[in-house]
Amino acid sequence: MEHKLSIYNTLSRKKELFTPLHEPKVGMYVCGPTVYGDPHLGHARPAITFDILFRYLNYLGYKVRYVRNITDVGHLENDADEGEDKIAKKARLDQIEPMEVVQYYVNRYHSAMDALNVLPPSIEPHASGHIMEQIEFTQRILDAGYAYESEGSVYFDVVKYNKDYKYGKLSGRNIEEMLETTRTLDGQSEKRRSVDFALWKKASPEHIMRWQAPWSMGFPGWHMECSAMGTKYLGDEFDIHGGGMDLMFPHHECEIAQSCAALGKDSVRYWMHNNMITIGGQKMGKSLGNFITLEQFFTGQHSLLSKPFSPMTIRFFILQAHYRSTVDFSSEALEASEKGLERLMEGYARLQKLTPSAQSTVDVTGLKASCGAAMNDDLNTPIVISHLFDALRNINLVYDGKAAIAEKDLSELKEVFKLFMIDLLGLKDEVNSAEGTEAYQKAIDLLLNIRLEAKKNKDWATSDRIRNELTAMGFEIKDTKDGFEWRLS
RNA sequence: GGUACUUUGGCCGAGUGGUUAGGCACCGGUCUGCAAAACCGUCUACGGCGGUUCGAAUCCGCCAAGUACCUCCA
Repeated sequence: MEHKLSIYNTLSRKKELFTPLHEPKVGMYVCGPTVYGDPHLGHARPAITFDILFRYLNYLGYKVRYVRNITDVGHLENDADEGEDKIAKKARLDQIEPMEVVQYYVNRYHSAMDALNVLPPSIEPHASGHIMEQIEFTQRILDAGYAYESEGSVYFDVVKYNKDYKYGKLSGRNIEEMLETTRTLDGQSEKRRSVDFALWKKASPEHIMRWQAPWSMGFPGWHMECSAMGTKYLGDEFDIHGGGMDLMFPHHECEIAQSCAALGKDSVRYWMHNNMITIGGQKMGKSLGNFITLEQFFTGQHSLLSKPFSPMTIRFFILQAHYRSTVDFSSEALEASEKGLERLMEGYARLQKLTPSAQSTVDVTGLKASCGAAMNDDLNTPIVISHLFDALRNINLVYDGKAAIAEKDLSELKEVFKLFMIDLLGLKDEVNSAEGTEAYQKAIDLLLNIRLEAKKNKDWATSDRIRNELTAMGFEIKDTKDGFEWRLS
């Protein structure tokens, strides 16, 4: 595959040229949601980030298998080994089956992702559907000697592992320091050391989500699902593993440890992490209670939102920042994105209507290459967008008759917009001017033609009345040099 | 306390050792019957203090402020 895509590898802390293990195949695993609550803005970030990567790799010609899991078991609250299972708790509170909770929120997640134009992954495995694989993976770690059984639970022996491998290489953590800084255990714990983590947990009597394993009736630890499912579908070694930065430790660190312990090597070649979305400079998160759900964005039903924001506005907003930067949410910033996107989309529609001239007075050379270079530079979507805005100016100039464009340049512009804006950034036009029936559209045209006549007769009262009342109904009326344009905004 | 990161113009946000990022807002202009849209122009910044350099916002050091992770979080 001929390309120069570089991606930032968290493991090496630098950008690396991407080369897949088994060209032309690419295996990519991304941590999906724990389905016990409505998807919020934070969930949109990794979904969109890795959607861009998925689309781009496909465009480059790779055959990508994209696995994004659904965590529906084993994710505990509070201390990683003590709290109640998040799904089970929600089920208990709502007095429904855990799988009802799971299904409900999976559905909600899917419809939100669909609205955001996030392509579905190739495989979306549920942790609860891969208990056997997780038991087997745990057994392999036990067999390798890096785990121990205690009271029916199985724990990963971090200290022993650290002697043979290095624990903490992803997050840059030092295990000696961790052992010093963590408080001593109260003596009743089943764990030998506080840094050890659960691979399998024995279920307490009231714990409803449980399966039979050699060690006990219980459930898998949170980190186990990704190791088990990732390697099941992508092989013992695969190309890319992504997720939010907040998962780097302990989740991804533990995954690395599990894989190395069981397989003798790290499964993942490129670790990629998207940064957080902040609100007032603080991370937007479930635990802080300052998150805004995607549905609230779409409906505008939240005290921090001045108005509803469409899914594409959210997507564009996220893409206007680089995925490794934090992005600070505010209603004001979203409004700015909304306007910019609207202009870009309108330009795209105008582009389709331009007529070529014999020669160009605008310069569009290198546009495609610039956009491609930006994508290759660790998916620099803000730069791609800035190039699109530069091109937009040319489109508008031609549209206004202030510049001319040759056939060749016009088709390049069309190709670039289609490729980068629509196919790769995944932006789509949400304004549906073709809305309604033909008769309805003709009726609006009729009204505006009457206005046009009124204008010719300098009957400003009639002209303004039609325009103002249509505007009040939510139509957007634009005069052009020889007519008008309208749309329902 | 430990580790890491961040600090860019009114706001959001890229980026590079020397060249206008881009968007939004504002202001002025062109266009328009008036608007809207569009175009042109204006504003043109890089936390503070030192250092390296012909030249640093970009590299180094110190300081300040903030954030994240070290518990569950995308």
